[in-house]
Amino acid sequence: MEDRSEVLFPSFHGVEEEEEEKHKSRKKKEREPRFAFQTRSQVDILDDGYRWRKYGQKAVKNNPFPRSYYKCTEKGCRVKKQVQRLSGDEGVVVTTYQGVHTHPVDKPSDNFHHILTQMHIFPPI
DNA sequence: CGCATTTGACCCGCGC
DNA sequence: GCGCGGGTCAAATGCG
Repeated sequence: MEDRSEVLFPSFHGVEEEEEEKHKSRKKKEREPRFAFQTRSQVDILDDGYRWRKYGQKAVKNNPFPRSYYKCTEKGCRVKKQVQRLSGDEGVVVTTYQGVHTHPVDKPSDNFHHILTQMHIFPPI
């Protein structure tokens, strides 16, 4: 983990979706890029340097553990984060980021111990 | 006093 | 058309 900040927050530019552009015409809800990675952690709350406000928690089927929904508390930043454990492996936490950060990190993060897998989920536009 | 967390309700899309 | 699964909101509460 030399440069985790680059790994966790790649330069996702070009997908600037309008917020209140929900007219009935063209451009129907642009899909924000999603980025997911799995980590070995004992806590769901991984401090990546950003501020997250939990706005929901739902139990997913086929998973004994609930999924938590977080949103970035930054102004104008509508980045969402989704955290869930793997069924059968409570030691593995899957974190899914949705959207792009428009603000730099304000706090150095060191909680990313072991990143197992990373995957880019391209928006099915 | 301000803000983050919590929990249930509500809403939406999809499949049957 | 209804039911299920998933996602978000919103009011209340607790804590710093």
